[in-house]
Amino acid sequence: MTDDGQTLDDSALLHIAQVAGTTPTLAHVARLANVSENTVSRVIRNKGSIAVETRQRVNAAIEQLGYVPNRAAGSLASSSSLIIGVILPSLSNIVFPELLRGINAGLSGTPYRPMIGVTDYDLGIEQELISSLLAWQPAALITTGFEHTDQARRMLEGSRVRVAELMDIDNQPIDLAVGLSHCEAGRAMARHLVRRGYTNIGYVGHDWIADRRAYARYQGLGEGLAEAGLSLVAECRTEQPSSTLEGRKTLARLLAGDAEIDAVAFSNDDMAVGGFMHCLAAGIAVPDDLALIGFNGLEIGQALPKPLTTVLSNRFAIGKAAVNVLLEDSKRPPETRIIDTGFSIIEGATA
Amino acid sequence: MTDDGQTLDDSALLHIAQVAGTTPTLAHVARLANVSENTVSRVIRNKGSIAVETRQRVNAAIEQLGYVPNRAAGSLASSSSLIIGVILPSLSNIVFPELLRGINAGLSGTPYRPMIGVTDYDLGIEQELISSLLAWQPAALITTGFEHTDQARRMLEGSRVRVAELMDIDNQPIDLAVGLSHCEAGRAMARHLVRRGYTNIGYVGHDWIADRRAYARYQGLGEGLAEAGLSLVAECRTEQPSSTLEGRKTLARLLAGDAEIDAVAFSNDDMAVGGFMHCLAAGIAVPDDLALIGFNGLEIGQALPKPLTTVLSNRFAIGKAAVNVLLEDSKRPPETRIIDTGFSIIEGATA
DNA sequence: CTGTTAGCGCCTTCAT
DNA sequence: ATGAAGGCGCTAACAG
Repeated sequence: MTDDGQTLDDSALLHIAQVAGTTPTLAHVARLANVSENTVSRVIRNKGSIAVETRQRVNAAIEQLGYVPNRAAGSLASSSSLIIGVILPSLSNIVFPELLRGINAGLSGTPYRPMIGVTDYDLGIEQELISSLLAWQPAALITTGFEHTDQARRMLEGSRVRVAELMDIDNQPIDLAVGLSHCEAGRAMARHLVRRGYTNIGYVGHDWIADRRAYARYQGLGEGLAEAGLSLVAECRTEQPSSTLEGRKTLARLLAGDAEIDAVAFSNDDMAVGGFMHCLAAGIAVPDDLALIGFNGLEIGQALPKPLTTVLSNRFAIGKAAVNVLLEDSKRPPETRIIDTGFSIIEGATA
Repeated sequence: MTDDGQTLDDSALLHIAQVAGTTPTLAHVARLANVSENTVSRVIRNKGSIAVETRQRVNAAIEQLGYVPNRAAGSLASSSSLIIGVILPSLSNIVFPELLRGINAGLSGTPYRPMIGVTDYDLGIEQELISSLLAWQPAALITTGFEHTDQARRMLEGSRVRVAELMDIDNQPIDLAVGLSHCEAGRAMARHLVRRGYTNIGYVGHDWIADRRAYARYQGLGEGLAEAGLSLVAECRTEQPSSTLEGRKTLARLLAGDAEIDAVAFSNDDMAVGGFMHCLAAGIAVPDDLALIGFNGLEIGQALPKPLTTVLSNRFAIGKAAVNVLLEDSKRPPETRIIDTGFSIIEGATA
């Protein structure tokens, strides 16, 4: 392709690379900037000290070629990738997208990208996802809760990647836990109702088997009531995942019983909003005939004709805090760490 | 480490690998199974024909070692990864997690994993994300809408990865579009209201600049009304993203005007549910005093005391269909393809 | 501050 | 049906 038929020189190679649509590599940048590949690599990763002039030349070359580093090559060479594995139980429940939003916010502006997996609350699937994500040698793995299969736990402990277990802090984490005490949150719900003078308290819940945190809150609720010498006068649970529709139906079932009830604690806001809808449809005055309290502090609860009384669990903050801590140190520190993002009662108008 | 001090043999190496916690590689599997690495690779990828007996031996070795392929190495060698890049405008609006849920469902059972990015409706950020995701040489890139910066479009067209543009089908895609005609959906909303006998129709909307599809529906709505010789008698829009709270406030603003209104079309269900809340709080009878129609078919709309009349946009199906098509063929086909997942009116009780 | 030398673990191509 | 050789693009030592 050269005019004189001699061996291709560098600029010719470059030219060909561009014309052929071959993605430029470090080597191309290095040639253009007249430095070694290594130096280009250092500039890109901001490692070691580089002469200002050199850095400029390299950056100019990168710009000119539109060079984008090949992440697979980088990962292979360094045996660690810019991937953050994120394992969520579900995407149907809005709290997990919000957690993901926090994670994503913590990652924005960094070269790290989240790679996700969804377990559908199945620990066996979680285990497979852990294995499949570890195959990418991620910088960190984020999951929820402390329940894992034995093998999953071994994989997590054995790998050198950082591990964050989110949402809950009522147990000892492998590496890092970020969340709130659901047991305490349940107690706080009980105390709030007691403080407001309610004594005949019922419970409406969803699937505990999948959602251990909902169960922890239920237990805390019982303990909080016990502090005041009270206990639940009635309870009703669906086997389904939480949803507005299930909340509506399940409250109806609870009220169909013969217990005298003046307040209901719900397993979460989805269920509570559904409960509110039932009250609207059935002509039950809230909170005069029946008080309602939820958990999570979802936006929809605050948009009801009467804002829902609930407990704010800061999902976004949990995700973001986790990422911030994980990125602080790429190696797992000698001691585990627990970050309590807390909760707060939202004093709505329904309890 | 050997008893007799001789050179380490294969099984000793294997032993060391396991004890040292060194992750086993293809080479380890190959030695154990007494075949070449190549053969192991073929077995794993199910490529070429392999003697049954060999395959068994290899699989046994894989099992025994707990071998997990290094994805970075695979990606580098094949210059293509098992990553599906997914770029979403937002995670706050439930429709995008639902889209992601569909994508994830389509990916489950395959070795592909989604790597995500969120643009916040910013085309500049989308461009950066495209570049950053292409650096992983993904098998495909999924994004929403047809609006991209020129450079983003060039990157997408130039790369050989498959590209899906979701949600909308009112334009020509780069490779594949999956979604519905939002213009048609708007028309359908208008026709529904007209059929129901409403003639004084108002509109409540949110940020069109970010949400082009909402604008398309608005236009379709106008066209649908025009077919019946009608036009909007009033409209009110927030500059904010859609939300229940904004829907509530914006309907209040619309009704504060002096137009006679008997039905309101909302830009989506979030806004419509908020509108419903306003009606509840303000004592407006729905649909007798005021009819409401939304768009999306969210669960929350169906849990209202009166189920919301709305248009179902099947986000889950869109995501899943897109993945199915993308995985059918790893190379971009010569012609572009458009898949219409359609929509349907949900005949609720509010219009 | 910069360059040289070896791989990282796998897949592709070509043999056989 | 299987093996051998080479290289993907980058980073990690080590020099200097």
